[in-house]
Amino acid sequence: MVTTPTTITDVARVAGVSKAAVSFALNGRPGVAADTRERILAVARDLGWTPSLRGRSLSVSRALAVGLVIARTPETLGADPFFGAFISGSETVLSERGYALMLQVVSDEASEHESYRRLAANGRVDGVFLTDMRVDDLRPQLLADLALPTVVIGPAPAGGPWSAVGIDDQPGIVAAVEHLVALGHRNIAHVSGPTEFVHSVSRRDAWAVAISEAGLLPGPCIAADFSAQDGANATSALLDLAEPPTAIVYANDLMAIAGMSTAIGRGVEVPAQLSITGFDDAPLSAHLQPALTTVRTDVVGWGRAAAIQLLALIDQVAGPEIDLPAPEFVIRASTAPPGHPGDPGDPGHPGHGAPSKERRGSASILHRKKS
Amino acid sequence: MVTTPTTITDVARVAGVSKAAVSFALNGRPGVAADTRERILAVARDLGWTPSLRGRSLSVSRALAVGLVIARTPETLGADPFFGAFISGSETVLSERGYALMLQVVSDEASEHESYRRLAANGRVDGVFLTDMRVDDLRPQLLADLALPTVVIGPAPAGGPWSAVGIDDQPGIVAAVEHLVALGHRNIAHVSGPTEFVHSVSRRDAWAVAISEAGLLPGPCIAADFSAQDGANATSALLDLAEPPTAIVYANDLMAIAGMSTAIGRGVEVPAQLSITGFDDAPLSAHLQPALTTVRTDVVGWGRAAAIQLLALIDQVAGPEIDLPAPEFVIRASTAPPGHPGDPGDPGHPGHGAPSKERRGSASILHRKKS
DNA sequence: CTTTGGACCTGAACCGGTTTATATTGTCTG
DNA sequence: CAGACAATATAAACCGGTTCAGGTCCAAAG
Repeated sequence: MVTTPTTITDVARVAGVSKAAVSFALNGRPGVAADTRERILAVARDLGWTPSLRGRSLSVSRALAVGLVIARTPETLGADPFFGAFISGSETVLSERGYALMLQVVSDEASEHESYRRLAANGRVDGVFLTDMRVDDLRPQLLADLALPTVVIGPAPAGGPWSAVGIDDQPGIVAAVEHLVALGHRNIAHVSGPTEFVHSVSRRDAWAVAISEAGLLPGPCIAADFSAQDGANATSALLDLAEPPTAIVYANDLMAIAGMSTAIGRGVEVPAQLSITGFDDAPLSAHLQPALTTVRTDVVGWGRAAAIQLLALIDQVAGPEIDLPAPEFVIRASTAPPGHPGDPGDPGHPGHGAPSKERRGSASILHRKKS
Repeated sequence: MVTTPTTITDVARVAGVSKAAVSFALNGRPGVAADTRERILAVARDLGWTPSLRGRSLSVSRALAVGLVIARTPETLGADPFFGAFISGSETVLSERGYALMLQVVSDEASEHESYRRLAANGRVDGVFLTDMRVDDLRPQLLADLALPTVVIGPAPAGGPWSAVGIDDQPGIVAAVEHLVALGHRNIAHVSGPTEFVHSVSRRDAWAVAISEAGLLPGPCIAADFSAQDGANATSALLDLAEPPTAIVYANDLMAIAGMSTAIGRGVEVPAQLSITGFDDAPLSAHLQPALTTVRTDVVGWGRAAAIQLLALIDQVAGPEIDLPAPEFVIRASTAPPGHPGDPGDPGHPGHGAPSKERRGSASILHRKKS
C-alpha cells in the first residue's frame, strides 16, 4: 500500500465541503461554522492530511524557510563550536513556526554573494542570517538590493537600518584582562582573529582599552586566522620576543589551546610561567590540562533570539526587544599570578606541568551579571 | 526602484511567444527553433529572470532540496568536526545540481522521527541523509514508510535494501592497534562510543579483533558517550585499574584529548607511560602537546559521495559506484613504546611531560592505500 | 494536386494550496 | 410579511511554473 499523497481536494470531498472551507477551517479564519470546522478537522486528521508546503508557499508567496550561508573551509567550520549551537538555538524557534533552515556552505566570498543571489532569485528563503561580518562588508547592501530580510549576527554594521542581534563580546575580554591584571600581570599580549572581521577588531579593541584603563601599556598583538595552526605560530612568535608576555588573551579557544600546547612544548609552564585565556568555552576547554580560563557566551540563546528577530522582520512586525545574557567569564586553571622562570615561587605546585588536584579544584566560575 | 519579480509570463510577452515556449527553451527541450530559443533566452537574460522555484517545485512535484536531521545536543554537535566537513562536501554536489540542504537539529529521538514525518508530509525535501545509525535503528523503516529516498551515512543496516555510503572505519582502528602492538604494547584498552551506535560497535569490534589477531588478550573496554567529560572519566577509571593499560585506543579525538589531559593531570606521562590514539583527526589534534596519533577520514569526499548517491536515488537512476579512500592512520607524538613508571628508560627525554623537539619532529604520517 | 508527416508553436489543464467575489441561507427588524 | 443584514458556504481566479493535446505551416511524398 503506497501512501498516495492526500490533498486538500480529498479532504473537501470526504467532508462534503469546498476546498475554500477546508482552507478556512485549517487556518482558523471566520466564515465557517464551529461544527463544520470540527468535522473538517476531524476528516483531515483521519486522512492524515498536512497541507502541502509547495502549494501553500506558491500561493502565499512565501518560502517558509530562512537561509544561512557560511563562508568557511570545512576545517574552520568543524573546529568552531559556534554554528552547531547557533543552529540548534534558531531551530527551536523556526520549527515551532513551521519554518525550516536552508544551509549553504561555500568556500569564498564570491560564491557567497552568488549563493545569496540564487536564494533570492529562486525564492527559496524569506530571509537570511548574516554571520562573520567583515569591516566594510558588502553583503548587507547586496541583501538590501535583493530585498531579502536580513538579521546580522553580531554588532550592527554602520550606515544602514540593518537589523542585528548580537552578544557584546567586549565585556568578556575586559573581564579576562581585568582578571589577569588583578593576578599581577603587566605584559599581556593578544592573539586576535583576522582584522577583516568586526568581532576580531571588537575583541582586540576591548583588550587594548581594558589594558589602558588599568594604567598599563598594551602588550604585543598578533593577528591570526582563528585556526589552531595560526594560534600556535602566533604563540611561538610571542614567546620569541625579547620580553615575552606573561599572559596571552586569545580571540578564541582553538587558538588558545594550540597556543597553550605550543608553550608547553617549548618548556614554558602554564600557568606558572604563562597565563592563557580563550574565548568560546569549547566543549574541550574544561577538560584540558590545565583547564582553560575562557569566556562563555550563550550561543543557543543567541540563535533563538536571532530567529525571533528574523521572523518578526519577515512578518513586518516590530520584533520584541530581546535581552541576551552578557558573556560569562569562566576562570579555570590556565591563569595564575605571573612567576619568573626559575623562581622558587608557586609553592605547593608539584612541579613539572602537572598541577595538583587542589589547584584544579580551586577553579571557580564567575558569573557576570547573573545574580 | 523596487525589484518587481519577473515571471515566465513577462518573458513570454516580451519575447512574443507562449509560456510553454519559454519553458521549453529554458529547459532545452525540443519543439522550439534554434533562433527562437536564442531570442527567448536573450529576453530572459535582459529581464533578469530566474524561474521561481516555488512554481517549479509545485508543478514538477519536487522540492529540489534534501534534508539532514541531526539528533545532537548543541555541545556534541559543536565538538564534532564531522558535520561541518560532511555538509561542505555534500553542498558542492547539491548546489551544482540546483539542490539545497535543509538542516534540522533536534534534541531527542522522538522529535527526530517527528522531524522526518514533517519533512515528508510537507514535501519539503526529496530525500534525506541518515547519520549516527543505531543498532536496531527504526529510522530506515520509517523513511521507507514515508517513501522518502534515503542514503545511510555509514555501513548499511541489515534487513533491507537500504542505500548506504560509508567509509569503513575498521582499518583505521586496526592500524592503530597494529601500530601499538609493533611498539611493544601488550595491554591495550579501548574507550568506545555508546554501544547503541553502529560505528561505536564497529570500532570496538575492530579493536578486539585486531588485538586477538596479534595473539594478545583484549584489554579493558569502557563505553563512553563521545564527550570530553566521559572520555576523561573513562580514562580515570582505566588508570585506576590494578593493571592499568599502557595504551588506550579512543573512538574519537575529543575523548582522546580529554583522556590525554586527564592522564597528564594525574602525573602519567604521555607517551612515555601511556600511549594514546584518537579517531577523526580534529583540527586541533595536530597542535596538541603531544600531538595526537589518530585516524583521518576524508569526510568532505564522503559528503560528496553521499550527495551523488542520494541524487541518483531521487532520480531513480543507478548511482555510480563510488570508491571512498580508506582512512589514513596518522602517527604523531602521542604513541611510543611502553615504558615502566620509574624506569630509567626513555633517555634523551628531558623529563616532566615536555617532550623535546626531536621527538616531535620524528612524527611521521603513514598513508595507507595511497601509493 | 492532394495527402502525409514533421517541425514548430500555442491554448489549456494541472500541481495544491489561498483568497476574493458571490450565492445561499436563516434571523431580525420595521 | 417584506426587506435588510449577518453568517455561512462556494465557485472561480490566482500564485508561476510544466506538460500535453492539438493546431499551423511548409516541404516532401504519392
